[in-house]
Amino acid sequence: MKKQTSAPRLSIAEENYLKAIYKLTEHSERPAATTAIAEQMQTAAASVTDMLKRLADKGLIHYERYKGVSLSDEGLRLATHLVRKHRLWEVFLVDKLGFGWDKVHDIAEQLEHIRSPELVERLDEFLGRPRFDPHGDPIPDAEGQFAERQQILLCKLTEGQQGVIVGVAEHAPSFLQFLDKLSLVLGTCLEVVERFDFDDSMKVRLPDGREVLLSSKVTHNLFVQKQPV
Amino acid sequence: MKKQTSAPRLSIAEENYLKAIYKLTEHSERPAATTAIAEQMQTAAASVTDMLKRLADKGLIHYERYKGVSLSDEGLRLATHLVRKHRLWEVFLVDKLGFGWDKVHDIAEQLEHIRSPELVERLDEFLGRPRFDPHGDPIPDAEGQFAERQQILLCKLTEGQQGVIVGVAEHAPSFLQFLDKLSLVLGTCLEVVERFDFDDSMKVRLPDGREVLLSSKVTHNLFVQKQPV
DNA sequence: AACTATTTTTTGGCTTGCCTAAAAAATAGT
DNA sequence: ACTATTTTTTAGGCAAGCCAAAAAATAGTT
Ligand SMILES: [Mn+2]
Ligand SMILES: [Mn+2]
Ligand SMILES: [Mn+2]
Ligand SMILES: [Mn+2]
Repeated sequence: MKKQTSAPRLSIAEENYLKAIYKLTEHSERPAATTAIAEQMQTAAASVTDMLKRLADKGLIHYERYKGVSLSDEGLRLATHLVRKHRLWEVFLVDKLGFGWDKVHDIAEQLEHIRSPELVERLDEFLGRPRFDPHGDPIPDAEGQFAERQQILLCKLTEGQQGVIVGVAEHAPSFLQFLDKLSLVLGTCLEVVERFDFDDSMKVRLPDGREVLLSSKVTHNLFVQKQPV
Repeated sequence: MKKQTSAPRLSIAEENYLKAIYKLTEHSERPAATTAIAEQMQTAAASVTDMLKRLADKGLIHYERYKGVSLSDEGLRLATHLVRKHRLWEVFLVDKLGFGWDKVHDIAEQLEHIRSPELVERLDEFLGRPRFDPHGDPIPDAEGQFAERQQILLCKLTEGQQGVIVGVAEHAPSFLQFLDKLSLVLGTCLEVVERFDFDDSMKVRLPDGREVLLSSKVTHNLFVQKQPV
């Protein structure tokens, strides 16, 4: 029941489940819970159990009743490729078509399911083999390898330290639009003027001299690269 | 049963049926036959009847049992939009990603189903608002209007007349690859040296001076623009 | 008009993917 | 150790799409 004769292409639904499981297990050792997947996919838990059985039969996940689920090697490979396609398309939409970084996610959710190895390769080349997407997330290469980068959350910087914004941990359009309003776009250099530990907020100075107060929510969702002062 | 409260998005399957019906009725007055649609879609006739009932319920086609089917105004609008997207993506694949014109159809078949009005508009602009796709087929504008062009089949040219290749009636990759081999690409100017009416073949002279014999099958599937001599 | 061949629809059934409601299992609290 | 709560699975059902086989309609022929 586990071995596959050949590799039947996955449906869009199956691909979306794989990506959901990937996201949930990406930064943790523990398997993904049915409820968490249901939440991520906006479906009923019963639908998730249904699908988990199918994915397990296809050898894409490790699944034991009541024990949660994790990706198999093959499942991880497929999920990584989906992430690659998603992020490459996001680069295309922003760099080539001029979309705002807050507008591209839903379209990339569709484009990531386009099936054509040659298309991905040519797109990658057309875009100049980008290593990070418009949100600063790394784009795995054709072998599934992610670029490494020295980055920390803004909230980890101490007073006087400088950092360059290289990514966002939160992708909600409202958050991205808020950052746009403050000109806190990728590549922006900022210096921590003062930290207010009682509520985790901080005042930072921007390149134009402006000083702004950033809430805890903001400082915990901005990735920066520490700059030597 | 005909009036729609709102416009529920179509499934990919429904879109493909609409496009098949569009293709079959595009150049004829008569409605499309169930068998013809089944042939076009590579499905069983029973599946077609199933879908026709659904499309009729949604007001996208005019359907009467045993009488064939044609697109409603709304169906035509949607089908035209699909054609627009398909051809724009083909331009993207050839012009921007460097695909051969014989490789793009299947990928465009997938891309045409991506749903985002803004994407289509931006893509159109990015491509320079092309009016014809890589096969010489006209790309309808946002209002569904096709560009008109003075074009005839190569087989209609008489001896001594010159024409510029502007399109192909047949899209089979094998035909396109054959044309590539002979350098009969869009924009190529050719002169009819001699016609052989007994088998409808003709000898033509190419810009490089080469003279080639073209079979009936070829001359009936190449669109040219007649050139003043 | 009657018969035949072809086309189309109907019927019944399959898979995928989703749902709700209910049962069962795991977990947390006392 | 027992109970209450949460999590997960099971059961039963539904819509979309697909199919093969049977039945009905149409078209062609004599
Ligand atoms: Mn995204
Ligand atoms: Mn992203
Ligand atoms: Mn095409
Ligand atoms: Mn084309």
